[in-house]
Amino acid sequence: MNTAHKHSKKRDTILQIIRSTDCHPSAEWIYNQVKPIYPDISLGTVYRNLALFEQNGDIIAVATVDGQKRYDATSNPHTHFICQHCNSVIDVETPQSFMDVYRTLDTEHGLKANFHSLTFYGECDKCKNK
Amino acid sequence: MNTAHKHSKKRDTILQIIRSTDCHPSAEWIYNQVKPIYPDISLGTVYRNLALFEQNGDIIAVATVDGQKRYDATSNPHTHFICQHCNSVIDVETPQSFMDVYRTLDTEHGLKANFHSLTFYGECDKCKNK
DNA sequence: TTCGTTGCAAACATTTTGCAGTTTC
DNA sequence: GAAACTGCAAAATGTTTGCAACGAA
Repeated sequence: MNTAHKHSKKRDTILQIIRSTDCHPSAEWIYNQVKPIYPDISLGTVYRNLALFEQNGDIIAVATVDGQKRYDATSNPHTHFICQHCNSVIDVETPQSFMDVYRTLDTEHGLKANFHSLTFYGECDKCKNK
Repeated sequence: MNTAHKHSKKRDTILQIIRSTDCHPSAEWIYNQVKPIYPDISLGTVYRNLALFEQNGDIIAVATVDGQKRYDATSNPHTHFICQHCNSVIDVETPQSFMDVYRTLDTEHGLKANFHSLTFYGECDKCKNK
């Protein structure tokens, strides 16, 4: 049922880079990581592949910080904390009680949730002490 | 300690519009609402005021849908459901257990959270049945 | 009268897209 | 060899900003 996608070295590299970091990268950050490996990589390719990965469910857009979309490989769903000062995105565990909420949404509101994004905003440990 | 802000009819109108809807508007949507009232409103003014409101804590950016920031007046914190088909943003109640999470973040991770954004993605009642 | 606010248009930044050439199957 | 993928550069989109005129205190 899927469109037939071929592999490509660059595509694989891009996905691998996203998977092997937990810094919740932006398109440009990814581009800069690929560049040393494939100096002829183009930003357009990064964007095209990001769109594809997102569509396939391989990654999700976790937030938009400073006008830039930030992505994350969808291994295990987790919660994010964004520091309002330094803009860093930090992983924290998702509260256990969360599966209950999915059920409630369905039974009480008729909403079929596929996934969620939980983000806290505030000051991280470093910025707090300034 | 605040910079002295004057009032202006347009500014007040913009905030009132945001407060009196629960559709989580984008800048452009707001602009279109103000236009019938003040035909000479400019998009720049809307953006400037949105930035101001956000800074003052009168509104928050709840999500970015289709590349457009979506805002919400900060009355009571609530949870959002975004339909992946029709892009509508729906309010749902925030689970009670949520205050615990704030405490956990502080004690276990040293993260001082100011507010959060909880968004579910999936299919709304209408789109589900297609 | 002072200084914040606004309209307008130009500037910006990020993302998308068309096309011709390249890679993968 | 066909179809998907890519680089490049141009275009589209959403947002920001400089400036002169305007409006509120």
